[in-house]
Amino acid sequence: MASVPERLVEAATRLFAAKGYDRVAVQEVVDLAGVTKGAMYHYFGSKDDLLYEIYGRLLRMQTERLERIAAGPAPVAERLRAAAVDVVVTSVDNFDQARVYFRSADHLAEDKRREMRVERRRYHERFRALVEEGQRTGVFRADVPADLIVHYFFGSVHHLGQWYSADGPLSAEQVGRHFADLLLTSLRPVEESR
Amino acid sequence: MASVPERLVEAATRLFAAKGYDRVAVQEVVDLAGVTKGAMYHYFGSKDDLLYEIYGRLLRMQTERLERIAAGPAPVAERLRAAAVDVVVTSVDNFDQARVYFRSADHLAEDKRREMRVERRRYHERFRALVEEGQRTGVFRADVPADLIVHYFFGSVHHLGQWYSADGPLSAEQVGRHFADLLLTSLRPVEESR
Amino acid sequence: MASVPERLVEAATRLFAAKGYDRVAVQEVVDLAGVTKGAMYHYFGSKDDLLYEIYGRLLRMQTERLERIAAGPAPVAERLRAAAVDVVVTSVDNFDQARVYFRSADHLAEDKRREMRVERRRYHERFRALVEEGQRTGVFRADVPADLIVHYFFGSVHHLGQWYSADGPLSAEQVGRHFADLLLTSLRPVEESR
Amino acid sequence: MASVPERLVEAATRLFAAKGYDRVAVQEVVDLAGVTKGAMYHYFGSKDDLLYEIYGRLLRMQTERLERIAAGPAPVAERLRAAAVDVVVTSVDNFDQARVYFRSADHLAEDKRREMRVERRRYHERFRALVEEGQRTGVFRADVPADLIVHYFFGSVHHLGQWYSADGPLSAEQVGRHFADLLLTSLRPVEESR
DNA sequence: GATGAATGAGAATTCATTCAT
DNA sequence: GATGAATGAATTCTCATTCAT
Repeated sequence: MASVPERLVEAATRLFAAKGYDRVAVQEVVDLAGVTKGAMYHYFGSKDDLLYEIYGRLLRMQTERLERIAAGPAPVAERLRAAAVDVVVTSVDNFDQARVYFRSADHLAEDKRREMRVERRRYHERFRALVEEGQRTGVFRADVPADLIVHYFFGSVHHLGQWYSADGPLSAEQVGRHFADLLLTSLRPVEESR
Repeated sequence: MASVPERLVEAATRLFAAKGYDRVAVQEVVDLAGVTKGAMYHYFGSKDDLLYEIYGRLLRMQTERLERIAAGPAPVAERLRAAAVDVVVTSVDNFDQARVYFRSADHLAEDKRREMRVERRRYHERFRALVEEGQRTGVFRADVPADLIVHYFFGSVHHLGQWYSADGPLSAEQVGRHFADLLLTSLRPVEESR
Repeated sequence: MASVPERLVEAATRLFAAKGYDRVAVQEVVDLAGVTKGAMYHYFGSKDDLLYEIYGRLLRMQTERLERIAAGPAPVAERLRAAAVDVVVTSVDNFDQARVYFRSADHLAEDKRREMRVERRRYHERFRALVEEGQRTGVFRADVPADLIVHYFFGSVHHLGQWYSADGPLSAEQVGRHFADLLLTSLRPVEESR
Repeated sequence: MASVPERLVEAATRLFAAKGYDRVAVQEVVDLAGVTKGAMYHYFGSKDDLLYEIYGRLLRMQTERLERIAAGPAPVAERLRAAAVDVVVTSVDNFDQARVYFRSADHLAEDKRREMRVERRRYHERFRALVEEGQRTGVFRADVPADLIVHYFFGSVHHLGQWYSADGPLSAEQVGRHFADLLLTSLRPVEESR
C-alpha cells in the first residue's frame, strides 16, 4: 500500500474534487485514507497544507511541461497548439487534481495563497509570451490583448471541471484538439480572413 | 432605505461574492444588512434560500435576454454575437451576482440544485441552438460539436469573475466585443479560411 | 436563579480557583453552570474572556477601595494600615476570585494581559505612593526602596491563596491585622528602634 | 555537551519558567534540548517527571542549606537573618528553577504532589522552628503566630518570580538583605519598640 | 413582524504517550 | 540507547437554526 502521506493526499484529492474544500471534514479524509487524525497532523500542518500539496503538484507539472513546449523549435503556432492541447490533456488525466485546482483557488490561507498566485502568474505569463510572440511576428492577430486571450482560453480549460466526463463521447485528446483548434482559429490574422 | 429582504439579498451577494458561500456566516450577512437573525429567518427559510434568490435573479434575467436576442430577425451570426456580448456585459454589470453564480454553483441543497440545473440547461440549450443553426446553415464550421463550443465559450465567461476588474483597462463592453469576436472568428467555416 | 452570564462567571471562578485556568475545560464550566457551550459563546467571546471578567472585577473593586482609603484624612500610617487590612480582608472575602487572580496572572491573551497590567500597575503605584509619603514625612524608614516594600507585602497577600483556609484558626480580619502589623512594624524608622 | 537527561532538564526548566508547565509541549522541550521524544521517554517516565526533577533539586538544596544554617552556633536572630538572605539569594541564583517551583506547585500528579508537600512542609517547619525559638527566648515578639510569619515571609520570596529581574537596580544579595531586614524588624519585641 | 438567547452537532487542532524498529 | 510514526482522547470554538416573547 502507498505511504501514509500519499494516501492522505489521494483521499483529499478525491474528496475536495467531489465536494469542495470547505465541505470536506478532516475526519472524512483520514477515514478514506484509513488512518487517524493524529497521523494526518503528523505529516501535514493543517487541512490547508493538504490543499496546498495537491494544488502545487499539478501546477508545477503543467508549468514544467509548458516551459518545455514553449522552448521547443517548432513555429510559434505549433508550440501554442501543443501547449493548449497539453494543458487540456494533463488536466483531464489528473482530473481530480485539476478540479481541486480549478475551484479551490482561494481557499488557501493568506501566505500560501500568495505563493501560489506567484506560480500561477508565471504560468500565465509564459503562455501569454507565446501569444505575444505570434502577434509580434504577424502569425496571430494583434487587435486583441494577449492577456485577454490567455484569460479567455484558460476560462475554457478551468470550466472543464464542470462538464467534462470521461464517460462522455469525447476523449481528453479530442477535447484538447478542439480547444486548441478554436483558439488557433480565433487568432488567425484579420486580413488573412478576407 | 431598501426593504429588509432586499437589504439581506444585497448583503449576501456582496459577501458570498467576496468570500464564497461556505465562508460567510449568517451572522455576517445580517450584520451587514443591519437586521437581526430572526428577521432573516422570517423572510428566508435558510441560508440556502439567500443563495437561491441571488442565483435565480441573474439566471432568469440572462435567460430572458438571450431568448429575446435569439428570437430576433438578424442573421444568426449577428444574433450569436449579440448574445455573447450581452452575457459578458450583464455579468460584469452585476458582477457580485455573477461571481456568486459562477462559483457557488453546487452549494445549493439537492432540490434547489436540481431546479437550477434545469434552468441553466435551458440557457445552455438556447445558446447551443444558435450555434447549431449557424452550423446547419453553413455560416459556422460544423466540425466542432456545438455543445463543446458552448462550454468553451461559457468557460471564458465564468472565468471573468476571477480576473476582470472594473478598474482595469477594459470596459465590460470591450471585453464583450473581444470575447464575441474570438468566438465568432473561431467558428468561421474551415474552407473559408484557406 | 441568577442570569446565565452570572452563573458562568461563578462556575468559572470556582473551577479556575480550584484547578487553574489551563486545567479547566470549557465543558466543565458550562456543565457546572448548567448551560450549553453555545450559550457560553453567546455571552463570552472565548474562555479567556471569562478569566478577564473574574480578574477585572476584583481588581477594580480593590483599586476603588484603596483609592478611597488612601485619600482619607487619617495619618499616613493609619491609612497604610487600613489599606493593608483591607486588601487582605477583601481577598479572603472573595477567596475564589482572589485565587484566580493570584495564580492566573499571565494566562490572559496578549492584549487583555497588557490592559490588566496597566490596572495592576496603577494599584501598585497607589500603594507605593502611600509608602513614599510616609518615608518623605519621616514616619517610615527610608532606607528600603518603596517599590521593594510593596512587592514584599503583596507577595504575602498573593500567597494567602496557597495556605489560608476559612476553616483555620484565623479570621480574615485577624490575618489582615497581623499582616498590617508586620508591615507597619517593619517600616518603623531605624533610629526609633535604637 | 551535557548529557541528554541534563539537557532535557535544562530545557524544561527554561520553558516551564517562561510559559508555565501546562503551556509547554513535550515537543518544545525536546526540540530545545536537541533530542527526540523517544529519548525523553527513555529517561523520564512522563512530562510530570521533568517537573518533579526540577522541583526537587531546588527544594532539596534549599532545605539542606537551611538545616546547616539553622543548626549553627550564632544567636537565633542571626541564624534567621542568614536563612532569610540565603533563600532569596539561592532563589535568584537559580531563578528559572525557582520560578518553576513557585508557580507550578500543584501541577504534579497526585502521588508526587503528596511527596513534595511533605518536603515542603519540612522546610516550612524548620523555618518556623527558628521563629518559635526566637519567640520562646524573647528575642522575637510572640503576639503573631509563627506559622503566619513563615507564610508571610515566603509569600514575599515566592513573589520574587513575578517582579525580580537581574537587570533591575538591586542584586540578589541586596534584595535578600532588605527582605531579611524587613522580616527581622517586624519581629522585634513589642515592648522594645516603645 | 421581529428579537436575541439558546441549542447541539460538528469543526479543526493539540498533545502526551506508545511501540515497532 | 534512540527514533519518529502513529494513536486517540480531549480541547476550543463555530454556526445554522429554533423558539418563547
